[in-house]
Amino acid sequence: MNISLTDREADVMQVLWEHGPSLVTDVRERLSDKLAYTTVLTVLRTLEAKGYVSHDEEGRGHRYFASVKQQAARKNALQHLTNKLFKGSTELLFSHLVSDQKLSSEQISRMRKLLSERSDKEKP
Amino acid sequence: MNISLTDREADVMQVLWEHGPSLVTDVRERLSDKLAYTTVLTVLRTLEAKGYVSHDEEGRGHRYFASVKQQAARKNALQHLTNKLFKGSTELLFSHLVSDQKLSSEQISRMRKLLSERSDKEKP
DNA sequence: GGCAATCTACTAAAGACGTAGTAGATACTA
DNA sequence: TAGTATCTACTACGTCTTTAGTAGATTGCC
Repeated sequence: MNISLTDREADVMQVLWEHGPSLVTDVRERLSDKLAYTTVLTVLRTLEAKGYVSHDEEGRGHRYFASVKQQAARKNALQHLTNKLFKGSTELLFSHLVSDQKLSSEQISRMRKLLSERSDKEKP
Repeated sequence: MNISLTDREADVMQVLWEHGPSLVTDVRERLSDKLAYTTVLTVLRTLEAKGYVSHDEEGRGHRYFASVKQQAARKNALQHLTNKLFKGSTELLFSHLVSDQKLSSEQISRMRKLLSERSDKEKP
């Protein structure tokens, strides 16, 4: 499934991923931008139409929950970005990350550790 | 400057970054999707309105060129993605890259090399 | 039971996106 | 010089995004 989120949709999905099934009010409160109740509802309904969230009935209201995994959304978004701006090369993106982003030496060593774990797995 | 490109705009910028100042026809030919001449022109004019490209007159036509650096656009886009889907954490994005993307062991070793060069620079 | 609060459903409207056509100017060609 | 090709400028239009209001149903309180 191809997951493509607009900015606002991503905000809302973030809340659902982080806090699990939520009522409209819950989502609304957790968004950093203050939006009208109905606005949040509209976004949720759009997401549902796209198949990224579902809901259960709860009393009078609906409890919405993500029906796609955060990991999948991240993967899609990264893939998309890689294709659009990094010629499809994960490595190119990576090297940009390393050379252009301000990274502390702690971050770098943690990243090195991650990589060495990974390559241990590759050739056991 | 905050650079934000739509998908199609990114396609066009890619051409300009890769091939330098170009006529509309040039850009058009290098795009993988075949669009009408006027469509390409429209995109270029939009980009110019946004301040991402400029043009010189050349004969009857215009020669368009990028006026923002590819690096800057990449940085912006990565930043944006990091904020929207990775809680603002470059490290989180990185770990996703390492664990979820299919990477060959060659890629991994090249990435390790990049990182060690970088950490050599950090603590000389 | 009646009034206020709270929900969803539906509608709206402005702006961005993506694509492209028409008009009018300019240059090339036979 | 008349016709054709090639450019830009302007306009258009359907779709998506973002935000939110109104209507109508339901529930809870007094």
